[in-house]
Amino acid sequence: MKKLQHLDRNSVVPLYYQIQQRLLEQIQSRELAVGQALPATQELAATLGVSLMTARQAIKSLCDLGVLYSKQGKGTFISGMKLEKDFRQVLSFTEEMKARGSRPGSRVLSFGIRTGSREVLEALHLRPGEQVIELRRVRHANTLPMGIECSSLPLQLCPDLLDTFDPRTSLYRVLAERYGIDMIVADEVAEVGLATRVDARLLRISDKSPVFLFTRTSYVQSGRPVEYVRATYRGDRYKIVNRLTRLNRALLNSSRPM
Amino acid sequence: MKKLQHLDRNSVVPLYYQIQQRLLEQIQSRELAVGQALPATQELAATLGVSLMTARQAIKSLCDLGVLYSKQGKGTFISGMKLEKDFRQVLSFTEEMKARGSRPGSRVLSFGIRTGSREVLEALHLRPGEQVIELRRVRHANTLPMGIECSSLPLQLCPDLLDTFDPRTSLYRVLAERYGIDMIVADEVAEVGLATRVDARLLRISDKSPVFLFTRTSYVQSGRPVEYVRATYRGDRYKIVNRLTRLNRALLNSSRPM
DNA sequence: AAGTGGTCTAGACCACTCG
DNA sequence: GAGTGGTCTAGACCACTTG
Repeated sequence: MKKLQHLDRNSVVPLYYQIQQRLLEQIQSRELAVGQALPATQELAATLGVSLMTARQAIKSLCDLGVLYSKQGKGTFISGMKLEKDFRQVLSFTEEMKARGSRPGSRVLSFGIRTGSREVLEALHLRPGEQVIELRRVRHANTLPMGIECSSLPLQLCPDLLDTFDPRTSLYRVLAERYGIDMIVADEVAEVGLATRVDARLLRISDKSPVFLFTRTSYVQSGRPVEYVRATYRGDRYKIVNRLTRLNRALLNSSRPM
Repeated sequence: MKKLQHLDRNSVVPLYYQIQQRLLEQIQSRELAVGQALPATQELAATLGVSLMTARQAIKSLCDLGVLYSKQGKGTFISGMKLEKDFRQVLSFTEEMKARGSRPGSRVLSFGIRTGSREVLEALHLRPGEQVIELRRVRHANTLPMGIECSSLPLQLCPDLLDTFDPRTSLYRVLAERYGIDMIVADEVAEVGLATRVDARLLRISDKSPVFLFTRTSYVQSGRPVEYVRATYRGDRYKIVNRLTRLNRALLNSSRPM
């Protein structure tokens, strides 16, 4: 049995968030088992000394995460869904490799300003002739080449990036810290192909090896695109791990909440 | 200007959902433009004649969808994020092909009961020796072969599926309608490879063409795995379209809501 | 009928942003 | 200081499930 700590009502941390975290701890420590029913929302609220709505808010957020699920009239239950952190997200290469337990590295091929190609301009919603900052790198994991990436960013977005950014460090960190640019969503297209001679040499694989071909556009919260990436990744050392969900019901036709 | 319909307080449709749908329509019809600020929550609530919490609930749900975003002290704004329906979700092949505008079809290679391999049993959380229903199909889009899929389901979950299911129809629909099984989340691993001779013949591609190799495990709400799929898809006619998000902050370390 | 989650109210106070 | 979103309350009523 665990002694319940009281909630801190003077904290800047919202009550519902404290409750959410406490439940999460209890679930992750197996104190609450998979399939088990949570106390009724009213009981939980009474125990914690908070309002019903506040307790519901905490539960709702965990339902959205897939940790819990509620059935009207029955109760709220612990889901057996794994909540791993290694599903594909908007991550910098640096973050992704660390999450996979590898040591990231890069070799810069080129870094400069150029006029965007039609493909790049379209993806970034720029006008014809506008300039972009282009950064081409070979990405390494534990000193082995993993892929080739070519990032393009609107020049107007970060006009002095060329001076302030050391291209061997994390681009995403500089964008976030210096320019306040947080990419929170990205659209990615993955295709398969065969390595070209140039790519094969850079990746140290044999000619015509199967590779992943990525195009990725990243957006900030307002929906404005801020980065367009074309990448080629080794097929023998890279895989895509995805969590797919059934959503979007809100959008079309006559669906209603359950 | 559009005449605002009143909310229907006698409807079984929740008020917040009516509000959400109305906002969504106004956004999709460009009546509310990208970047524009929504009326203040209080104003919106007053206009609609609902409580503040109710209006907030509608706005919150649209923020979660990425349609809106709120900044404390500033306002709530229309995001330019596209809300397309063709991002990768938990979809049956049938649904996916229709969403892509193709006519789906299948050719059944085999359909029967067998003892699960170690790989299948592990994915489905079954005990050694347990039996599964296995369905192998060639998937077509507009009569052209797209991929080969091998689905395995726990026999205990749908013991009479072999009798009740016509393997040329939609597996997902039968599972949902007859057994109440709704797969709402799936974990998928995608790799690249070269087509084997057998697969190449079935897919009508040349030997050693690059292909996608998928393994996918689908789960119901409780977190119980109910389907394991191994699939090989043509690299020249298939691509993965993904929307990645930056989430999971709730899980680790000291993060807090913004 | 009792117990559950889902929706809703009419307020309150706080934190943040901007002029 | 005025306006905004974020949190919270103490109730109410409803819909659904189970015995």
